[in-house]
Amino acid sequence: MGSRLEQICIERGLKMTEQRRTICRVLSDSNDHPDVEQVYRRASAIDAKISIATVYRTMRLLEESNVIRKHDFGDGRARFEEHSDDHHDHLMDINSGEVIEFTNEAIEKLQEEVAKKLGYKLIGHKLELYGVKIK
Amino acid sequence: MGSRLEQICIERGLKMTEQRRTICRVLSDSNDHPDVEQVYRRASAIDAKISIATVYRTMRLLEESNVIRKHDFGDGRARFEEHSDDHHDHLMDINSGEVIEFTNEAIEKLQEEVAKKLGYKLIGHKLELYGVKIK
DNA sequence: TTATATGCAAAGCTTTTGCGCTGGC
DNA sequence: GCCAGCGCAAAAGCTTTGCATATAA
Repeated sequence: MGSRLEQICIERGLKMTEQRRTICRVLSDSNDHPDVEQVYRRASAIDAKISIATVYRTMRLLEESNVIRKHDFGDGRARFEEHSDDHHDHLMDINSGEVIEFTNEAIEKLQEEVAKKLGYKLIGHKLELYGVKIK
Repeated sequence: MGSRLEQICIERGLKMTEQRRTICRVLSDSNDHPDVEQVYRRASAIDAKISIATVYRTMRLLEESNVIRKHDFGDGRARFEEHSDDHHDHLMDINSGEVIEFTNEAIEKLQEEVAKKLGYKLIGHKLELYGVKIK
């Protein structure tokens, strides 16, 4: 049967192909934040015939459909994760590179206030914290 | 006489060439967050012979020397500003690409609280807002 | 003088796209 | 059957780099 993400795609009314099903399965099975190359490699292990152009096109489709979320961690390529209902930001351990997800409603509210005060409607934001573990 | 940024470069012990002086002057005169292409065009107006490769190389040098700061606002190219002591974050107009600087103490405080709650000491952060102008 | 910087053009990397063919629905 | 999706390869956009020449210290 289909993966969790495949179900979401169907709910969103997306046309499902074998390649899209493969990519959804790969993403459902991933617990990290893979880039396109990694998704492509993992998908190739299931379907050796898949094209990287299809991976790019599908990642874009899934992102536009809010099935996945795209991140730019500054290393030159996009990285992705499943789109969860709760919005979360990231805290990076600058020693280990580990990424921790967190949510904070108060910060979100303040961001909107800041934007409004400057005459803008907030469309999106990027918040990354960098820290070291307290022993 | 030299530009403000040129003085800083000299203090940092950087070898100064005519091209680097030109780029420093351009950056000193810029109040926005230009990308390499813009710096190149502005520099070309002063020295038509300058190469974009030199601009790229110089921007990297200046960034590594903490003379300027590099930003990635997610539009695929790097943008730069003078490295100032006061910390500020950015709001980007997703229609015009214009970047507005702001500071917000309350958000900074909350970020520290979040990090602490997760067992981390906050070392740095990156906050970017994306919005559209309210008419 | 001599190492370093520059200019030019080529190449690298990620991502997108044109086009003819395949395959969902 | 038809239109959307796919694979392939070419190209686009930003950035880096190899090499011969020019220049700062």
